[in-house]
Amino acid sequence: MTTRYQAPRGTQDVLPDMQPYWDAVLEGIREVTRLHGFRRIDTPAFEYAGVFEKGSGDTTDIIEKEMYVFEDRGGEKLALTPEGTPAICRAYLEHGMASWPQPVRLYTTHAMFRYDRPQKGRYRQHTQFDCEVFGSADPLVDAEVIAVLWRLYERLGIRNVTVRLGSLDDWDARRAYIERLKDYYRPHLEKLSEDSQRRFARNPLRLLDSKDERDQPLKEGAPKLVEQLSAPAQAHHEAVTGALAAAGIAYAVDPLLVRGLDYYNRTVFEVVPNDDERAQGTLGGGGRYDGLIELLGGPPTPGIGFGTGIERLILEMQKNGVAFDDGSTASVYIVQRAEGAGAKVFALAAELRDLGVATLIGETGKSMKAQMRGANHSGARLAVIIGEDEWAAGQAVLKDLAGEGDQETLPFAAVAATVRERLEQIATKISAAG
RNA sequence: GCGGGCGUAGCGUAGUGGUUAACGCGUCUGAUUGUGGCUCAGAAGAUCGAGGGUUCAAAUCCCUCCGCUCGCCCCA
Repeated sequence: MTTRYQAPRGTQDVLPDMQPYWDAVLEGIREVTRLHGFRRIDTPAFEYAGVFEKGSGDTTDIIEKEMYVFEDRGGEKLALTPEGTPAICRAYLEHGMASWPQPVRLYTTHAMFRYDRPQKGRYRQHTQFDCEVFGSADPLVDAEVIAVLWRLYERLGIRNVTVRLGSLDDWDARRAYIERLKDYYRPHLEKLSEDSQRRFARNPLRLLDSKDERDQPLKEGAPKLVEQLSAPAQAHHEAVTGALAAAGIAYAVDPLLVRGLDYYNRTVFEVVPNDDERAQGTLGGGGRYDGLIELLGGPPTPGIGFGTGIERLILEMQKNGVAFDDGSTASVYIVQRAEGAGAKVFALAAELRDLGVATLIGETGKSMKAQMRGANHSGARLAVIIGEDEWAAGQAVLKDLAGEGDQETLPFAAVAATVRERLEQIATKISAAG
């Protein structure tokens, strides 16, 4: 096969068969955010690159090697959104949300772009459901944000997931901890994997989630931040875990949990399937970022949020056996096989649609058999058949495509009303049986 | 950026030097009925990922490139 045109690397088409999953996810998001009082915000597909360079930390991989940056024709340096939080923070500042009633709860679903090497569950364009809460440092808000995620997964039929919870303490305490961590590792540098030697220099926290066997022995004895939190961070952490436990959310405190972005403090979390140890099995993650708004030039403003990848959610739904019926696109299919009937048939279809009935018309000139096949494929429940005989007599045949295929003949003028009546009867029968 | 696997009709596969590249599903057309599904019959659909090389002869062997995929780094 010569594929002359194909979607760019790391992107994908969402074909009709997959749309029910997207519908279910988006509907779930709408419902769950409603229950938690979040309001929707949409930000542009691209931003000035500085928003992310400043917001995400310009030494993170996302910025250094994964961001799609480009100059527009006016010489502005722009970037396709690699991450939602900084963009929403920008909007918070731009629209003066600090003077809205606090806290401000926002959510969005947004296409994210990262120049990564694609693999299963990792794409150059993916979609994230993002939630952010600004203006509250209350640990109950941390728990609430996690609860939003949890409720969504539950609703979508995703079982067997665990919230991994950690705390990065506050900024100064974390810096001190990183020094302790480096002191611990420094005498053993040669024993570490090459990757971890690089981590030591660049991002010491990452030492803790190395998968390399050579790094495991040292990991166990390493100082754990979550076990030596400062008093305020410790109290905060306990309030979060207490709330989660009370709400029946399955969390596990993970002293080795590391989140990639610079701006987090205190609570960090991610949600992973219990049976999946792959690194990109992570369904969602987030944390508190009390310093971020200030970093972007605003007033000191606490914040917390998460992102969860919708493509990964859908993969996980499929793994959990969530399936959908083939969506039928029509309720009625008009089979028309009569010279000169086209305009009248078209008007009938319009009448049916005015009544809210999804209607398709068989292709003019095709055989009755071919049109009936079309009716079958369309998923329509009823067929309206107008052959030469019916047309000449001013009639139409109404056929039930389920079961035996019962038929009734009726005057053409009565078709629309009868169709609606029959569909209503069928609907009540189904709901009575269901 | 690094390493492994794989590229044959829309999809899933068979074919590993030798006639017009095969099968299943799907699509289209027809038969049984001016009427779908089941069954049956037929048709369309493949420059065998691309380019080059070896050979009398290449889907099959060699080289290069491209793409997909899995893993690492990292992330949703």
